[in-house]
Amino acid sequence: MNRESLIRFLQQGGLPMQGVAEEIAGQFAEKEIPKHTFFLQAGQISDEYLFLHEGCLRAFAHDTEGNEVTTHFYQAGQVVFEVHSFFHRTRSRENIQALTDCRGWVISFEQLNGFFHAIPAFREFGRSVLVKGFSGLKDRMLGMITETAEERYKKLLGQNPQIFQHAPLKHIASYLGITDSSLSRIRKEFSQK
Amino acid sequence: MNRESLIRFLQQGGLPMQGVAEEIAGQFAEKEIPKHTFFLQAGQISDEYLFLHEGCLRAFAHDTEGNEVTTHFYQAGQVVFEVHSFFHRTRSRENIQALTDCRGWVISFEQLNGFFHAIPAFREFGRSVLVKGFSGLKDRMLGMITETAEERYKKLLGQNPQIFQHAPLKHIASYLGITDSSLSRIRKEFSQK
DNA sequence: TCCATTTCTTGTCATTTGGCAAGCGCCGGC
DNA sequence: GCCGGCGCTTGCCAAATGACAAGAAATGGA
Repeated sequence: MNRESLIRFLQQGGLPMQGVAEEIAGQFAEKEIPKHTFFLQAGQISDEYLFLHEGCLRAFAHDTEGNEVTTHFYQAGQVVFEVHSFFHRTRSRENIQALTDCRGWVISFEQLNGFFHAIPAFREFGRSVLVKGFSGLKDRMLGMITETAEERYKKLLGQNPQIFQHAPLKHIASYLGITDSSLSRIRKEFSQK
Repeated sequence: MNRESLIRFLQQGGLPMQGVAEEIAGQFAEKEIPKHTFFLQAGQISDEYLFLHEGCLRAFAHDTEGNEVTTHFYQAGQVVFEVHSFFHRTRSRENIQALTDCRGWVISFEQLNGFFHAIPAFREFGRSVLVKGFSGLKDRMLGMITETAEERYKKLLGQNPQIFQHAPLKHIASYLGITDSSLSRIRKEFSQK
């Protein structure tokens, strides 16, 4: 597996020098996550900062009645970890599970933190990842408030069509904040147009 | 205005030494925001990292039809800024407006970034602020999906009763993701129990 | 104080969404 | 090949919420 994608990702996030990006990329360990296995289970501490080279994953939590609620979909080119658990060393309430066979590279909290403190440009990178995740969620929340379920569905379909190839519709439904029945009806109306 | 609250906040966020916290706190400038005035307007770059000593503010954006949507309420003891605009130096799409007369201390991005790079413990503090904000929003999103409007209302009333003393109900309604009419009806049913 | 504006409530009705259950089709294990 | 479970759809009805408009109450400015 060629680390080009990881190096490019580090550079886009703000790492200026080719050499530094390559050096850091070299510290990541290869990781494979077979389809259906868990990258993170609720109760564990998220300690792997994963750059996903290939595949996709789903994060989910449980509501008070025990139903699964999909909180995020991860795709190739993104970083995968549970923010609170990873940085505050607390037990995760979320699970992260592979929807397909996944491959990528991981680094531990300790290693990552070491690089943050040692390399200023890498701090900017790490912060940028956090900030992008945060504001992505802000956008999603705004959509949840201002858009109809159908609009949210169309947007997801337009922006992340790959998800629909791998995740069952009930996962997508709970991510959109609706039931699988409602999603089915929305899809029906949508296809008739 | 006494900086005790700011110093204590910096320490709780991870700054170990009293002296360092005091030194950093000393670099903040006093700031007053009269009721109804804007701390940040859409189109500007958020460049003040505000520790709010007293008062409360509301952040809001506009949906595609031009309606205001409240995205956050800020209260004393919290930090106020728009994440993406502040760290990525982009124009803010959100407005932040004082609901009451506010007082606190501010520091610019450049100053803050300088301290981040100079003081390791302060980096941990800054990251902790980001992580808490992020996971607070994750919780809110989970509630938006799994809870009814009435449950979200009760929770907000229980956890942030101060908001109800200062924000008009329509602001609270859009924060909860419902119309002001629906909120009014929910309050009616709730008061009859 | 008076007026204009904003806030909040309420009524009516339409729309969206959910809960529940049944049924179909597909896939994997035996 | 058969069976069982899962994923998806659909029908029926109830509940939640929205849209719109009217009116009462509170607020703020001149």
